[in-house]
Amino acid sequence: MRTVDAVTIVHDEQELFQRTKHLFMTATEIACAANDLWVWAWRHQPYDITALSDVQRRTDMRVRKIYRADVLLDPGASHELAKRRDEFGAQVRVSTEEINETIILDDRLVILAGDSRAGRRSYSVITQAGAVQGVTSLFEAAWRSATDLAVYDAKIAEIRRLAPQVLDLLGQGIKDEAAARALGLSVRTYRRRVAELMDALGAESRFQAGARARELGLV
Amino acid sequence: MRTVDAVTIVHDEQELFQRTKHLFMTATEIACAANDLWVWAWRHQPYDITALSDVQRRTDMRVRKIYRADVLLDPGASHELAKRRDEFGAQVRVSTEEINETIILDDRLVILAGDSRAGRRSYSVITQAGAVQGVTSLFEAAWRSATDLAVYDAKIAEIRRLAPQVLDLLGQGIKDEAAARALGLSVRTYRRRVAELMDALGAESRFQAGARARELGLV
DNA sequence: CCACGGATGGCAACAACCTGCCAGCGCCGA
DNA sequence: TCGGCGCTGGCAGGTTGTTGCCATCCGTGG
Repeated sequence: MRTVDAVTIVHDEQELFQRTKHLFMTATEIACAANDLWVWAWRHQPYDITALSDVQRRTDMRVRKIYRADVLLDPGASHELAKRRDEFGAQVRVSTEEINETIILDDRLVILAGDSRAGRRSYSVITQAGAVQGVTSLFEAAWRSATDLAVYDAKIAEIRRLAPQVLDLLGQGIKDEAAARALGLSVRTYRRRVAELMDALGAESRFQAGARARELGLV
Repeated sequence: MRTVDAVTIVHDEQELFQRTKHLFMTATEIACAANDLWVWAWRHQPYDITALSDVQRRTDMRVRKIYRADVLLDPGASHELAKRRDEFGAQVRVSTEEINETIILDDRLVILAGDSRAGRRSYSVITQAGAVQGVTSLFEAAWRSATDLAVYDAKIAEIRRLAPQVLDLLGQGIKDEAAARALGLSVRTYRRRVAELMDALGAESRFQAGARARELGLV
């Protein structure tokens, strides 16, 4: 495949689909970073990377996905991810870092998703070897520092159990001491839970936590 | 109109529309409380109280609307509201209090909107005279303590001008001192702006402010 | 020109939050 | 049974945030 530009910008998801589906069909190695459950969804139309590659029938394909930690705060997401991972024989890890949404095919092609907060999303398709290698090494670094889904899930189970109540109390503006009493915890432990929740949300302040929780529909 | 129950619960907005449109057609006094721009929208389908009443051609109708203050943080909303107010000869006020979304027709019928956060919204339609009078007096109290649109708008203009930058800094987790420097303000003044913004958002904590701002699409 | 009002900024008291440290306790595995 | 590990809760130091007070400055209107 020859392209004049180092980077091709695609504004339409359908077009991205058309341009790259043949590559997905033949790819043997797919790496993805997603910031929510449905980005590069396993079967979510229109862009289902696994439908494209028909991964269920091929055993020579290696699929790796990194999710952002806050996805796991959704009670159903954890189970769903584990199910898909097993169904497709994929590897799934979780990161508390913010990762740009990315797909890497066979270390040959990279798709970088642009910011979706500004309305219609654009995608950058890169095939230039040096750039692909650069992005790939960034992905590998993120992969290495991420935590296996099962391990992270075990750690976050208690946070997830409490999250609805903690978020509800925070959402009501209840001060930590009163909130702790409401949950039958000491204020130290309540503040530990809040700190863990903020970490899972990737938030550095309570304002950010509020915005992120609202964005995720948790509050 | 005779009804057996004191309160009729309606789950479908279309049904509510069908049941009450004849009353809107003949009403001479409409009072509304709305928590966002589009609730009981002037022309927003399917439930446009002014389309129903054809207020544009009738001069015997008195329309009063109270909006929640955070609506005015939307740069376009203020102008839009002023335009509609003039177009329909209505009175519009703004309140920083949380007001249940309500319509009162001729002090005879009350529609109370239920919580929309739990999926499909339900509406309570009340015609029992005592209850109608009770809700009406609550509305009157809210109306009296609310601020005229023009007056409130003048006050909030500076807040609205700064709001995008302040919210952006808060959203990035920037501490107050650094944020103040970024905006060329003293930390006292920056904190005044944050307090005013939180008041306009109806937030009692920064977590609430974050959630509310995200909900309004301001961050 | 002058007085008044409103906004700013500095200071400060207080409240709320953040996180480290450590003792105690309970559970689990050797 | 005992030791180790992890969690909780209390304490505390520090940071961040909240809001009142007051001096100063600037703009406006009489």
